Amino acid sequence: MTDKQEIAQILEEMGSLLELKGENPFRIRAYQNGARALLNLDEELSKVIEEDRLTDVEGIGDHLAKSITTLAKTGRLPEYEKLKKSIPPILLEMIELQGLGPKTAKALYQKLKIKSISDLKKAATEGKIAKLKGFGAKTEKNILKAIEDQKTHQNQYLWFDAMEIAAPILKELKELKGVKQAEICGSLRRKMEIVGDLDFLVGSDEPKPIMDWFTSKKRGASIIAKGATKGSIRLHSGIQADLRIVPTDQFLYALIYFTGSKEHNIALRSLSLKKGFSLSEYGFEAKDKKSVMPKMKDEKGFYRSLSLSYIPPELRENLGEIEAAAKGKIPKLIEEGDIRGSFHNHTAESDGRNSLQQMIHEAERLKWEYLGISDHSKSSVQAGGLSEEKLLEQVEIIKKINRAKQFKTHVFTGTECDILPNGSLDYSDEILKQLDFVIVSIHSSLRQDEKTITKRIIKALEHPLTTMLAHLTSRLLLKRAPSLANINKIIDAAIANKKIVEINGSPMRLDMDWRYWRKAAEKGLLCSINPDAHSVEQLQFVNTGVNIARKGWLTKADVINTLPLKEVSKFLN
DNA sequence: GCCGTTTTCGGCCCGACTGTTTTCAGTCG
Repeated sequence: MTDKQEIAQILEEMGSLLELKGENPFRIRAYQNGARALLNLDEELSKVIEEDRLTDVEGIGDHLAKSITTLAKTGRLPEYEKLKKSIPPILLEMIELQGLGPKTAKALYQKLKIKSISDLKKAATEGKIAKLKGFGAKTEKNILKAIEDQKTHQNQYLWFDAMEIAAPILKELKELKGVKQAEICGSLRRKMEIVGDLDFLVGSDEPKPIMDWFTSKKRGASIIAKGATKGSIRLHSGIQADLRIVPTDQFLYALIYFTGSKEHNIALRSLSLKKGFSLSEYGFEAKDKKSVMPKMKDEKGFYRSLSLSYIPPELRENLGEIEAAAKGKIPKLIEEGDIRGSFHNHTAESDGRNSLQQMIHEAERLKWEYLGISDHSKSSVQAGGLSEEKLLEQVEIIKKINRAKQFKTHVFTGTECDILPNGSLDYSDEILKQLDFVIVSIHSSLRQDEKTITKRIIKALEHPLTTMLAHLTSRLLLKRAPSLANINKIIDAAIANKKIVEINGSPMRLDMDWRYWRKAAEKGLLCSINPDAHSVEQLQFVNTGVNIARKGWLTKADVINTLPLKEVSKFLN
């Protein structure tokens, strides 16, 4: 078992099992931290194990290193199996329910002999739970609600979808009377590709009407919690939204605190403790009377007070940003305005919705200097892949449009050429030669084993006419798992062959994953941020791609489509 | 179970809300 995710999941589960046993909470957290450390590992696990470097990873000590190694080598872990046997499986299921923790789950199991979620539902429906000591009618009702909620909501949402829901709420919040400051926080602000809920923070000295507005009937499908300064609702779309209201003079600290990540905050707190201050969501508190914290007015000032350069929200994952900021080495991240065009866009000739002209027109409106057209190749029958004749016809049309200077935006001719199962390309060299650029990608035989699919992609990267690789793993977030392709080997092959790797900006792809980019770019990998647009509206997906590039520490210099037209043309020749 | 400029033992974040209590335990973020 070399899949990090599988092993991390087992460690995570061990944490939950220990929690049900009533273990030391810090031991539980050690397992959770270990699982997270494993997920964030940007190297191949088997390599780290082979070189005996697991304990170098922060959060993994001797014990966890041994457990991970055993799991990787044998696929089993006796300690885990023993632990699992000692806990009835229903307890694990129960703590997945909102509002139900280990103590409650155990009590229900012991007193009512609950063996399944349907037992639990039955007991609640029959009013048996309310009769237990320490329980009441409300708890019973909440349990039934939690069972329903779990069925209907997966509690995971694409960043783009969540933002579309959050943005108008933020706008309304800002317009409310008494709201001095308002901001989106949490993983949404950190631009994580998947978020679990929406976090809003408001600075105000009269919270009551704001909380009333937030929790009003028309807004939420249901109210999860409502206090004076903290409230949670479930929106009609199923996503949970939290609001926290703080006094205006505490807004800055709360903004830092609720933006997170949790791990980033813990690192900040321990750093400030070293400087003699205890940090919380309400501010700094001097341990001795002598220390005086400098006044600060914004996040830049906040980080400066800890002798750190400013850390943009996207980087706040405790993956090296604190160390970098201490040395003044936070890079100037790429911005939306740096983008001057894009490749990988489709027209109605294959599976796009809009015509070539409509696409160029929109690119012109966006003030792009260039637009690459890359319809599917002939093997992608399901996507209306172009025959050789059709493709060459399109090339002629584009050339004519360019010559006539019909648009201010220059159009590059290209293709999204299938990498066939054996690694060869879907068009002959003779055809590919006539294009300005060639994107290669996989759309079939996605479930090949690691060796085969990695070799297949590398072969395509070695093809002299290949320009860039699109959606490296073919993953569809929340829908389809990534292929088994070995990402690090592909990064190395792309660098060796001077090929570009795409960040696919489609909100459900965002592939290659941001966790690999920092190191890959350091090694010299060049990126293209592409919208993979299938309609004029989707050209804006390039911005979702920029978000991910920022999370991957990329600068303007790492991204090919920040170059002006002249230089890009030179690069493609 | 992890970690170490308070360093191999003893810390490890803590405040808000809910529901059931009548002063607080459990859950969550």
